[in-house]
Amino acid sequence: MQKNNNKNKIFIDKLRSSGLRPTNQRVEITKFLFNRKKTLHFTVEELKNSMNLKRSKKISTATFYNTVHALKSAGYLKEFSLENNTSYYDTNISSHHHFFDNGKVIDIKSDKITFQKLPEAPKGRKIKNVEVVIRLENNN
Amino acid sequence: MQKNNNKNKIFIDKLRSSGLRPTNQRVEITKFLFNRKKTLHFTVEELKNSMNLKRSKKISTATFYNTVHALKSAGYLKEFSLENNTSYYDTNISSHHHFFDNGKVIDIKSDKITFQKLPEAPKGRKIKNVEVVIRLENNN
DNA sequence: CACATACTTTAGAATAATTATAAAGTAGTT
DNA sequence: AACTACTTTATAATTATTCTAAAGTATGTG
Ligand SMILES: [Mn+2]
Ligand SMILES: [Mn+2]
Ligand SMILES: [Zn+2]
Ligand SMILES: [Zn+2]
Repeated sequence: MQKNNNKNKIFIDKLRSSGLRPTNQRVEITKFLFNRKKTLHFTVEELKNSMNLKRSKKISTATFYNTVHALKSAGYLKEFSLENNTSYYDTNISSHHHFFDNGKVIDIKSDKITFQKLPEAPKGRKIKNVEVVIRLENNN
Repeated sequence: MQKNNNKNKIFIDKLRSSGLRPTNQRVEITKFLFNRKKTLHFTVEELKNSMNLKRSKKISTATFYNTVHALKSAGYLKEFSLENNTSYYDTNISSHHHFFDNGKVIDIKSDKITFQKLPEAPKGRKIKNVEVVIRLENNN
């Protein structure tokens, strides 16, 4: 049924390994998210709006949420938060850092920041990861 | 009218300098937040529930939100986010770092972390602050 | 102290992000 | 082609938050 030729194999594989059948809607969402050079930082509403704007037949809200959640659970997306009450997702799943610049989010590669001193984990715990947010403001 | 003797002066002052009249509800909220040794990290819902649980006459939701927002605008509270979609507030307004331990938030004093290498701000911007989150997990 | 007035409290409605429901449609299998 | 489990979707429900407007109160003035 799917006209999903081998050029979509990489996206189909992401979906299958997330436990999802590669339906047209899901392949398009996955392609939109991962078929790009630069990291994408997005909310589900933003994703829905930017994809549906160009479409005559809209993909439903629930499908966007379901697909994003499954990709996140499978480890293909990372969730983070700004200081408003919406979830953001990051297509860069490696441990890395961010500039927060008036609502804009910019990646900082992990090796651009190194530590001289770091505290130890409390007893019974260990460090999972260390992530830095550098908040920016206008110059003068 | 207020039975607010001088033992509440410090809280009344915080409210006044936040542009708020020191009503009984506001003084109690402010006292609850700042009359303690250790930093408090909280959501408005948590604050409301823990204060109202012990009260016969409940303080309304809107009053909690208004008071917290005013204290935040005046710089007496800092806002931050976890990976769910609610705003958290921090009574520690200094620039500092955190452990995130399964939903629990623990302060790390600023001087416990120092950097060896940090990126520069993009052109036209400058660094407002640098904050680190150390995510923890169970030991083995 | 007595009033006036601007500010406050509150219940309840409204909004925004997200999750749940269940009926109609489709993918993968045989 | 037919079966069945999984999906899509419209719509309802939920949660956190903000708004509204009516009733109540803090504070300055006489
Ligand atoms: Mn929410
Ligand atoms: Mn919200
Ligand atoms: Zn990123
Ligand atoms: Zn803190």
